[in-house]
Amino acid sequence: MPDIGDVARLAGVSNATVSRALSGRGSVSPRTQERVREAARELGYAVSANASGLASGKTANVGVVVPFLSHWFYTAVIEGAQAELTAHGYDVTLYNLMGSGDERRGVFERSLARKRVDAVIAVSLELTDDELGLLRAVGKPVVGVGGPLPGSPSVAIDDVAVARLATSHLIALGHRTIAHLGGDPATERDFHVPSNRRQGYEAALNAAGIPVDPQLFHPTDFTIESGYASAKRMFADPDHVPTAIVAASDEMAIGALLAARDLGVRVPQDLSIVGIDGHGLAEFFGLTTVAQYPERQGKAAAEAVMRMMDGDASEPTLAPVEFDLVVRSSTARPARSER
Amino acid sequence: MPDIGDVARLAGVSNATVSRALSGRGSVSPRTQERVREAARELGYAVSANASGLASGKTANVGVVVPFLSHWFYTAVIEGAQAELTAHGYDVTLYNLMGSGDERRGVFERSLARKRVDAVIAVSLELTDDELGLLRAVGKPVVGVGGPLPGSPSVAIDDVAVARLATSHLIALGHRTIAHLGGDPATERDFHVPSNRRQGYEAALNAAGIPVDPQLFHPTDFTIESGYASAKRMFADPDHVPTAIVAASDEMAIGALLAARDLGVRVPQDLSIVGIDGHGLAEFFGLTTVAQYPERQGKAAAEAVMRMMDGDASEPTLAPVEFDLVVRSSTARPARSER
DNA sequence: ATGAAAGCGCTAACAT
DNA sequence: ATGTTAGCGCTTTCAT
Repeated sequence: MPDIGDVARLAGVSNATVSRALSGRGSVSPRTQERVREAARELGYAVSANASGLASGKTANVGVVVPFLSHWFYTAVIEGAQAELTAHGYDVTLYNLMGSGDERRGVFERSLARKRVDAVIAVSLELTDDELGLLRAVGKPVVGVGGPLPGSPSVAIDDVAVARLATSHLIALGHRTIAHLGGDPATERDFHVPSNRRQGYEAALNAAGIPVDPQLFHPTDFTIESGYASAKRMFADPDHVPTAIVAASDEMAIGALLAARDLGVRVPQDLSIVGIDGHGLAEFFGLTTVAQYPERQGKAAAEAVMRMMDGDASEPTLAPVEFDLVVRSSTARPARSER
Repeated sequence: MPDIGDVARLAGVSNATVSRALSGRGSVSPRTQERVREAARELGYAVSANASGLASGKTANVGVVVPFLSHWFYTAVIEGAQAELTAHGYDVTLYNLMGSGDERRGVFERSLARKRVDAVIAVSLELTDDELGLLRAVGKPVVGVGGPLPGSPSVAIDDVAVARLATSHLIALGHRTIAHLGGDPATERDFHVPSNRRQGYEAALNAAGIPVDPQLFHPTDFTIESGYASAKRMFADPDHVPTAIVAASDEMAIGALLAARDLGVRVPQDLSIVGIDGHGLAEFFGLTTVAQYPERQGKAAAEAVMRMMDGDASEPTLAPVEFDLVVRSSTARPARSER
């Protein structure tokens, strides 16, 4: 592996000039610039990240922390952030909190403190005060995605508004008996997303003067399986059969869709279903949903940390994240008019 | 941020001793060891990755390269690899090849050459000779996952055997008209997985003396949508309706399952379906499948690179990767006996 | 078992 | 525009 001295010698200049020519910082005559580039190419030279980082205090690397990886939302956020970061010369190192508490603490204590990264993007993390402290102690820009991050700017949709929109769509269609599949408050983590969505659902109902019926709420995990089970259970109780469902996620909604199908309940004739997310599978299932765009959120977070690293000390005010109601074939007016 | 000197001063020893005490290399008396640890804790000291890396030539970081992120298999592999790596003190930096060719080349030229990583794990990559050259030029341990990687050891299932197993299961049940949903050879990348699986399908047929009917092969993308479309098309041709389908992936199989449902074709009474993968959704859909275990593969790859980094210069012979036939409710004997 | 000291390969003043 | 030089914060011989 050639070092900067080899390049300097071949180009007939000093180390400093090579450094300047290759980094673009400082002034170098076009001619020398070209000669240095050429020499570097010829030698297959690449700067040592460690040496450069040690000398400059910058690593050109940002840490992305996720609670776990195997979920559509997280991978999409990472993909969006990484594309943006890579395009600007940053590498991405991934920290996965999944697993034991020990490892979890280690991520904050060891890895993030090691000056491995210039900034961190924290995705959908519900952190303890302890962890927040460690995160802040790193002294680097931090931005959240997917929910608020105390003390740091963050990119996230307004979950209340999103759920309100989904519910209003149903109300506008004429539905009045609307069930909600939402996260079980008991097992809730991750930014209170579930309870915010539930709030939005109730707000829409209230605004329309429709009483909130607790019997119409069904605690459900954010999975197809759980949505399926909830929907089946719902139809087992003939006194509380809704004409429509708003699910807190598309996966739940798809589960409900499948349950309806198995039960012979026609969607949307007998039952309307709306999800939240804009999951890749929603289109296939003809699911009406409120789409959020996780890749864009990742991209926005990446832009924010880069701005902050560029010395824009002021915590950037992040533009609100858009979401759209995407109407497909799982919602329609109720068959039996509900006055 | 305290540095090693601060710790040394507080503990009343030299920098060298701090380094030894904290890294575990070299000998330090238990007493000093404890004092140093204590001092480090008190100061919130963490070694600088850059300084340590520069001095030692090791980064405690491994690169994981994937073609893209948003797919079950890749995220599972990463999760498995990362858990293992993290447990041994390594960080993981993620390189995503998705996107333009320029960025793709940049990953190899810039990032991997920068001595950012001590080793690389390449997941399901079909690399050009050029890229393979660059990868090897890094001079670090490299192991593949999900398919062969010319010149490097790799962790992968035997796709031919897997498909043979899936197909044999159907044959053993009494099926003789077995369709195959497989990757379109035209658009194939990624290790020839599709054609290997097709080969396995044909091998099983041959072994049973069943002629291979090209009409029974349906080029299909590795998605639910595409599996759905293929299955629908299949039933549009009454002359070539199979009693069973072996799909090259679980997602295809689930699509076919859904298509059958929509068509009123009962599974498994009228049609048996077997997938390949062990996808998370397979259980929900009652899909019989041949499960591979991507997390385990990721873990195995991580173990292999760690062994190689520990100076085990000999390229490790990797243990073959297991797979299992998981029989659920999508396969049964054919209704009309097919002699 | 511990300390002294020489780098690791680069960047960033500071000169010129 | 370019060269000189002093570190960046560690690890690692080499002594002791």
